[in-house]
Amino acid sequence: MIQSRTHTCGQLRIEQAGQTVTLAGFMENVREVGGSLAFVVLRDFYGITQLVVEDPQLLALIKSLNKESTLQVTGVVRERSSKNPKQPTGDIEVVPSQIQVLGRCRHNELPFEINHSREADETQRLRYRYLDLRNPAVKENIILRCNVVAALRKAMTAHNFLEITTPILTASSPEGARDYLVPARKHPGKFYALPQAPQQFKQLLMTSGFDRYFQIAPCFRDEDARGDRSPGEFYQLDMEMAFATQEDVFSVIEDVFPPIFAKYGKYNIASKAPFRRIGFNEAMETYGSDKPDLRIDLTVQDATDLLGGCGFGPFEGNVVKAIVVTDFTGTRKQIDGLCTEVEIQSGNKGYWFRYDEQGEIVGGIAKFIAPIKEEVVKALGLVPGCFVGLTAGKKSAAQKTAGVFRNKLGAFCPNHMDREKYEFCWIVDFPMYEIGEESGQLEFCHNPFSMPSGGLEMLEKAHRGEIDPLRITADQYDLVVNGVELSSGAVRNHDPEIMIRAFQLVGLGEEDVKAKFPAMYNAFTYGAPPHAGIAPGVDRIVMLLAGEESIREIIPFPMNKNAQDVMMDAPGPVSEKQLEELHIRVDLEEKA
RNA sequence: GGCCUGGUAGUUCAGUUGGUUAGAACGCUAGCCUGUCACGCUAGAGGUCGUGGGUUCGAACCCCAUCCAGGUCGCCA
Repeated sequence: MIQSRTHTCGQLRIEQAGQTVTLAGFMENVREVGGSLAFVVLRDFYGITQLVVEDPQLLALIKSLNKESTLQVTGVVRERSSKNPKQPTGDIEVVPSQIQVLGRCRHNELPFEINHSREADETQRLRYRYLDLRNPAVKENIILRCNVVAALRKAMTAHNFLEITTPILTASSPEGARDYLVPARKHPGKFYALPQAPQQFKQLLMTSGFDRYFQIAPCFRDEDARGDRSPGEFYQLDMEMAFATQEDVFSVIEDVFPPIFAKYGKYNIASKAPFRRIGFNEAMETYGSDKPDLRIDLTVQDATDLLGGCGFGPFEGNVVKAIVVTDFTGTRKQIDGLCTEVEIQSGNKGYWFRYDEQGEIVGGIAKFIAPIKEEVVKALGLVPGCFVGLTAGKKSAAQKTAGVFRNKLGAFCPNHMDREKYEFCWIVDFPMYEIGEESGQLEFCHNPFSMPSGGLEMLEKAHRGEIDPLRITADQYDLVVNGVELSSGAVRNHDPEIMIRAFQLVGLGEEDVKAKFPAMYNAFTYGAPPHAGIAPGVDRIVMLLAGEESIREIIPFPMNKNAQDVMMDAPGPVSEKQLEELHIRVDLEEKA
């Protein structure tokens, strides 16, 4: 049987030469040199150690094994005659006197090579995730995740937040994303739902008198995946503070995050407190996005008055946005490539011209710009060597397309983007209401839990028609890092009366509030503290810190894009008996 | 659900205008090699070219359908 290890595979140094040690690990590689000598690479969680097998019997044993078998080895540490400075244990090797096979690998061909698993087909990686994770480079991201979560817990605890767990089986919420439902055996025809977020529970904790709550909270939403969004489940650093303002939340986050980003991040520079605050409207106007990447120094200018009448068809009667890029060196082909990417991603065309080194308007839609050159140069502040990216459309389309263009230009021009840092900002003053695209009616813009800025007074003014409800903002904020939205948060609406008035503006009433959020509404009628919170996504934080493009790289056992676990084979069918107990009959419609 | 890209050996990929026996690297098997460390050298095994249909004397290649994967948009209060 297995004995205790005396050392790990990453531990031995020249100082241990002469000692007898016991190691255990995976047989990563065997290099046979001559008929009577083999070098074996033994790998465990901590590192690799070279074994030298000279004993004919042990050599025969090694040769009979497949790679990735697990071994326990006892032997003497010896100084290498040819050292390997690239390895921490490269000065020594272990000469085994005893080798015990702990777990034989029955496969002489693996689904992929362990050390190159990142290049393998993703389905294969996920199906054999336990092999994929043997790759130190893959494992490293999971270790990072553990360290970051531990650091977040430590920092939150140091700020006097209590970690409180909330139910996983709860009630379906009428707002938000699609729920995951769980049939209730004891209540035929009824369902639990997995929480989309512990939103209502944390607000109820505030109402219960807890002052500072946090949780590394599992959240479940049945929505399609994205590169930066895993399907089904994800984790948030969920937090809430009683008797707190927006400023109180900001100062906690500004204290907790930068040191963790600087310590664990791929880049070790992070914004210092206070983070920049950008109003929602300003963000859309200046960056064409509500999640601007502030590492890019380019901004969007309005050119509607300047170019709307220049004669270029697509600008006619539309809002026009311009992005001026100084010292631009891209080729015609590269510009076309950028415009194509803009169109693919935004669904709208990007246009351009250049103000070249000789001070001439050239390229793209130059024909329409040249006649009003002086005016354009002055208004946009052009200097020779400029590129000007242009977008047009209804206001929001022109803004968003410009935002995409800005990101592409930033990525293309190293002189306009300093990648190697974490740039935080707060987006504030979100509108409370919007006109729904489908309904054409006034709707909540984000969520009805937020406190309207100005409270009851502003709502009453809107009800009396003194102000446009579209101009009411909410005490709501987004935390953005490097163009990634890490989180939304808000000062919550803790006052039943304000809640009802807020709902009435969108044509709902007291009954709707009570029906949708019965527990919270009732709780608030017993005297609730004003409270505020936020819930940054842990997966996205780790992604940013690891510098990974895919969320799956930082999740131990991720599902694929179609919300399947191909390793465990979930979702899968269940037995008739299980369905019967749950009072469920499966009725699949024939595919048309 | 829409759009884009891809699917060829265990793995990663190449495959010209439609034309002989579909190639390479890594891995695997065997042999050689006494200091390797991405060990090296020699030989070998390994393929329903995602699936189904069509065009053609002839299809990995062209057409249609379909499945799968990744990206992207919708969606994600």
